[in-house]
Amino acid sequence: MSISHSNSSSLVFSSHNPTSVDNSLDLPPDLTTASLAGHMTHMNAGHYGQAMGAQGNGLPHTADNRNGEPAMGLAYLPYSSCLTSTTSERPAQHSHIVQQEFSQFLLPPPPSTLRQPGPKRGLSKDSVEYRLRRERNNIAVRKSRDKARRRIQLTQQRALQLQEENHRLQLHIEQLSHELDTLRHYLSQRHLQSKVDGIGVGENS
Amino acid sequence: MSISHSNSSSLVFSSHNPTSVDNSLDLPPDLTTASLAGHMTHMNAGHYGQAMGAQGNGLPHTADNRNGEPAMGLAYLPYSSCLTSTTSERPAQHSHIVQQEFSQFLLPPPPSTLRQPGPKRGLSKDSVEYRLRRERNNIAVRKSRDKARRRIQLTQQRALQLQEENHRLQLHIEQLSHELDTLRHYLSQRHLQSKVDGIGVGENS
DNA sequence: TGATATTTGCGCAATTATCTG
DNA sequence: ACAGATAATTGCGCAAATATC
Repeated sequence: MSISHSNSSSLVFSSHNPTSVDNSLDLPPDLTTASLAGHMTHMNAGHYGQAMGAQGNGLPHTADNRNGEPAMGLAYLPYSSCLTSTTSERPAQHSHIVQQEFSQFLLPPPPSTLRQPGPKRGLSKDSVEYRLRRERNNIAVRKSRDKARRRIQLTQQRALQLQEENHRLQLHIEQLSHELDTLRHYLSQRHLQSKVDGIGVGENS
Repeated sequence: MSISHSNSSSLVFSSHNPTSVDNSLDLPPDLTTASLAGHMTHMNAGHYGQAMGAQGNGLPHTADNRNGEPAMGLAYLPYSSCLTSTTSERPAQHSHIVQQEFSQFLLPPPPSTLRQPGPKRGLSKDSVEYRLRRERNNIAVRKSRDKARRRIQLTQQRALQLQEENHRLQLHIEQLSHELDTLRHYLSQRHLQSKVDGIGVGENS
């Protein structure tokens, strides 16, 4: 594995350009409960149980059966463990693997339609351009994950606060209910009393 | 470059052994709000702004200033982009990088205390043993992440439910308060009335 | 004690969302 | 309005740290 990714040591890319330091802190778009249903359009390496029916094509074939319920114990079977050797440039880590995988059984690997070992098809792995892109993305990823962490933490805190608030409100309700009971009881007693004491004492009814 | 990580094509590792299919669904250990404070003992590549003060030693030096507030715009500066070339086996992806990095400024790299390029110090990268471990870990990682996703979703749902419940309780409180006000008003009126009507009618004060 | 499982941060690549000219 | 560029998200695998057994 090894990630090439060879140092490019201390090439700091000090430029970086904060790119509109939003940093948000914007409250989560979650709360909609639908946040899980979205985001699964990767196709990336959507072969989970390494068996995975047909569809050797390049369909996006969303939903990599990883979301939702993982079938409660049947999932999490190994599924990678067969990767192309990719001695040249390593075209893509996940995609195409499916093709490769089934080409063993179905197709003779289409010799040249894709995968040109030369510095074509995007960026050469060690170009400065590539490293710049990677570095920027790495920064963005860290930022995004921090944001997600903060969001999760906020949600948890909110849940805790709501729970406490809930408790307080319930106590309040109990207290009010008790007061009401007392007053009502008192009134009913007075009502009886007034009846016992006789009629007109100005008790309007 | 190039993944090495060579396929080990179709070596399915069908064993896998579900290892006590817990799958949990256990409610989160979160809710403790402290979940963020923990987990930062990596030392991994804890140099974020690629500048990062002294401490070139091997201290765990927890807290990679990524948690908490990212300083609102100063963080997320590139910080990797200086990795060891690791032409041999690549001993570790992140750790030791710190050492490398500061060895440039502080220490001559201790020549042999660690990092034996030979097939020592752990497993060779293409051993079956290694692949087995990796595969198991990959499965575990997917499982763990699914669990985390479910947990987050549950927390969000819980927050929503609590909010609704909260609203209901507040309405209830308003209603009870109103009833109490009415009754009290009624009683005070009666009190005045009884005073106007004459003296004691048994109004115990 | 060591082996295994779980959790975590990281970088990569693909996808999606936003800008920008 | 549209295409290219850039940022933001997401799933993945890796390795290290930690938790469990």
